[in-house]
Amino acid sequence: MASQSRESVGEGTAPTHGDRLAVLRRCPLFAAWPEARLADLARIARTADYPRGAEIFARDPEQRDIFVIAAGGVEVSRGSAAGRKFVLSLSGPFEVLALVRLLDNPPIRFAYRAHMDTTLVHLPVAGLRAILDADPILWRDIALLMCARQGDSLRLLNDQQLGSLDQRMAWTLADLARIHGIAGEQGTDVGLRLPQEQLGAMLGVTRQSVNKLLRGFEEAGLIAIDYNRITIRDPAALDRLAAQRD
Amino acid sequence: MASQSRESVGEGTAPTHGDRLAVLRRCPLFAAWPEARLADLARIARTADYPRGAEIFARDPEQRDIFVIAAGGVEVSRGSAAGRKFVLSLSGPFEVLALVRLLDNPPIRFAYRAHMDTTLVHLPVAGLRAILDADPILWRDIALLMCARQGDSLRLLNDQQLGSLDQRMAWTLADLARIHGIAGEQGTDVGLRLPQEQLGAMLGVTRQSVNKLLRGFEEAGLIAIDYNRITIRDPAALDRLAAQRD
DNA sequence: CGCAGTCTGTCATCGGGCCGACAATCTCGT
DNA sequence: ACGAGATTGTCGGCCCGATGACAGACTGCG
Repeated sequence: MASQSRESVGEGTAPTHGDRLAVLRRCPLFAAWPEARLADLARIARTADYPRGAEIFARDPEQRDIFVIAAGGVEVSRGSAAGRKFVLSLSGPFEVLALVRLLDNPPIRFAYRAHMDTTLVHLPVAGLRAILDADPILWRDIALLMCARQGDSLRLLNDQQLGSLDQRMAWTLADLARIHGIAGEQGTDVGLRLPQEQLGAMLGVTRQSVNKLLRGFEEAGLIAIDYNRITIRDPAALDRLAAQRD
Repeated sequence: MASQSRESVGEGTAPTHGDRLAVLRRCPLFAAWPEARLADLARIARTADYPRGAEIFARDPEQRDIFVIAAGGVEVSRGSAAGRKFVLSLSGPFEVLALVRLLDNPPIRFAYRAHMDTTLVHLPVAGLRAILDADPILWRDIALLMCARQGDSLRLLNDQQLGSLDQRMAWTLADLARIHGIAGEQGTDVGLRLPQEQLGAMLGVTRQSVNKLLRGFEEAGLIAIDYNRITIRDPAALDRLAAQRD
């Protein structure tokens, strides 16, 4: 039930229509939607809980689902036969995931996995499309969001090609802190206890390289490391490093 | 005027409304749009010719343009201060480019350059948005196209991370042949005379690596190389190699 | 509280791809 | 047709990051 999370739904009881509505209302994507449409969405929505590590599937295997994170976090990744893994992103509350499934046959299929105990609101694609078609101006918000996502992907692609490892690391840390971070006394805690292995899977390098890199950052005073926990000590310097993407 | 291209517009005379309409009609994106909307589009559209190598800017610097390739080809790339370049794609006729500019502030700005003599149909963003808002179901096509593009980007990202260099090369060649290729006696000509340097910029490796790789492919009988010109001799084997992604 | 399993820290070795260099070849404009 | 500029073919040295290995530290479950 993800009850240790800052944002929890249902508080131990079965989630209600109102709970789902409350979650949807907080999504940037639906911010400008009229109440009636949000109610329609909540009507087709279904909530589901996932324990940490569980893989996320459509609730009904016959149809595709789009889903919204109500609480917790989701890892979007793709495995390889060679046992390697590429982590595309670690998403947090109120993000809408798997929008590419609006297409009948998406060109590539990523795996979604609960990165901690997580509650999701599932929206069946068929129902969502019906709502959109009934009030088609809403498609605009989808289109613009997809433009923004595309921009993000292109930036990532660009960084992978042109950026140095340091820069990508700096950028990734700043990004994680922005999504999951918790500001504290000594700086911003990145907020996730992620294994260096996982950081490596985001950057496309091995655990060992991540280790050396992080220690370098620590020595330079950019971050503090406490076993699994990374705290950003000098956000300005980190941003400066990341911004040298040329 | 791109008159040597297979698809040319205006045939040496100033392009007319009808010419622009003919181009738009052939874009997959606009395939299902009603005639009246296409006419609206053609009305706000402006045609421009670019000689090979020219950089593409908005016709009116005050506003952003989306554009459609009427004839020729466009390189989408991003340079780095270090003098390196990342080529995202080489697009061909009837592709719609720069859709990200529908956003007010796109997160990253790519450069567009005529890869050969090229004719473009420019669509000012403001006008396009007005047309879309007037008949909002059209936003759906934009949204779905952006989903598809996003899927393409994600696949590229995935390949960069998990694929070997051979695989990426095979995939890139097959892709280029699909867009620009010309079937011939001995196989499919990739259709572009692209320097190995440029191939390198798409794969994220140096010219020298591309060279060695291509010779390897040639020795294996996958392709034939005639200076600048690559012909695919064994498309099945190439696809097989590319499909071993992961 | 203790143990199993996970995660970190670190090293030596290895290899793929980068860098710099240079000659040979091809293309295109004049 | 010819010459300048672009492109290819190729080599040796070098460096970053991958690999495999192992000890130590931490966590969480029973």
